[in-house]
Amino acid sequence: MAQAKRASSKKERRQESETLILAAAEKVFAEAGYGGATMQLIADLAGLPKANLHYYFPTKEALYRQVVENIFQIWLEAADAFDEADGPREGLGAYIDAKMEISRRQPAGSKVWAFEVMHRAPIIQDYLETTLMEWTKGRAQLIQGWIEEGLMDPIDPQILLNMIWATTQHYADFSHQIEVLNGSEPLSDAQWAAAKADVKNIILKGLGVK
Amino acid sequence: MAQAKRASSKKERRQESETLILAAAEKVFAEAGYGGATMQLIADLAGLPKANLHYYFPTKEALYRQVVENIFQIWLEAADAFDEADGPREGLGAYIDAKMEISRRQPAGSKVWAFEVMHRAPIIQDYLETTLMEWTKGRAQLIQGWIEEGLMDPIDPQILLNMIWATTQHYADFSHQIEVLNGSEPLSDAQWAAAKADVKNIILKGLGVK
DNA sequence: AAAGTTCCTGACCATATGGTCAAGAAGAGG
DNA sequence: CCTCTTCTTGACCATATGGTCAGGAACTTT
Repeated sequence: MAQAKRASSKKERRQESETLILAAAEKVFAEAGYGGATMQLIADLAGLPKANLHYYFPTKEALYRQVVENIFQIWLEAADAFDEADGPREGLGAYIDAKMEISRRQPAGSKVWAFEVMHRAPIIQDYLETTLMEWTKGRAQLIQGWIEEGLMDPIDPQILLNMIWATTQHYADFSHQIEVLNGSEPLSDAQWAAAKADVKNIILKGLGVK
Repeated sequence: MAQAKRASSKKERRQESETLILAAAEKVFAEAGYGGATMQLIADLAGLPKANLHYYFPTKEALYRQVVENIFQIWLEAADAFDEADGPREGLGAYIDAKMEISRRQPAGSKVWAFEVMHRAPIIQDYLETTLMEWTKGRAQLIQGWIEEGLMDPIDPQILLNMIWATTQHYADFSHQIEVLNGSEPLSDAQWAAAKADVKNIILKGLGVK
């Protein structure tokens, strides 16, 4: 009894704190990179004393690793779009939509991912070599299948994936540049919709998707 | 007389030293970001004592600024491809080629640019707002002209430019990921050629370029 | 309510880093 | 040769940072 002092059990509070810290960390890592981020900055943003961060995450690197792993998960989930489709128009279209949506809603995560890969992936190298590699091979085969069915032009699937990743993630990673060139205004709903549609149309048409 | 002790006058040596330092700095900033880079690392890579860097560049920030400005210059020079063309196939095609070539030959520079923009451009914000903005407006008009001449589909020029930047720079910024997915091998000449051609073809076809 | 466990935090420490400086080396000019 | 300027560099400093720790608060269990 007497468990409802506030609204949360110990486990729930632990979860909350970890989530809070991870969110702050994601932001700070995205804005400053691993080297530029400081535990103090993350602590301030989370509204906790620095020592508390070290209670939940023993080292800066452990915290960073967790952030990157979380992002990678989201990254992979966008792939569902692929599997449930039976043709390139639907499959690639949905995947592009999903990735654009991630760029819009989780730009910080995308930036951390970009930082990490640019660093030559010191933390998640193993993920690249295993999970990402397998994922990519699977989708490449799928695309290859579509090509052989004559549903789209014969394009190296890897080059296509690079293009989709590049284009969609650009809207997160280079959001600052995009905003400046938009008159220092964030993209409006309409602009996001237009970007999404145009990107999708150009790529699908460029692939000769039937 | 007696000026040819080695092969270089004082001014020439100064130039050499600065170039040497800038090259080392570009690499280190690209690999570690601004925060992660240290003057010591740069000095070691350049083969000079740290104090000597501070003779040529008073602060880390000044050195970084110079690196970024140099990159920006190269960036702009690729735009020549645009001006000398009289249609989208030639103009956009040459621009894509030029940007792909930069990604291949100067990946470090591209990465530093990406870092800087992701940081919300603390150093070169003014460049974004002036030079880049004007450059972009000019090319957007050019593209708009092509559209009105019926040489390509009506696409928001800014979205097109974003797509070209994203796709071409991806090959520099995410070179590590690309290599890992290529079996941990750098792209061969043939693979680069294929990527260049495919990227160009997909985009031009996607734009409905006549 | 006592005992046990988990959580929180201010104060502290060792280290690394950007930057300084003074003293000298190396050329240039006369 | 002598002087003046430009370069070079080892040693040094102030600061910031990641990380530690001991003691206490808060919650849980018996």
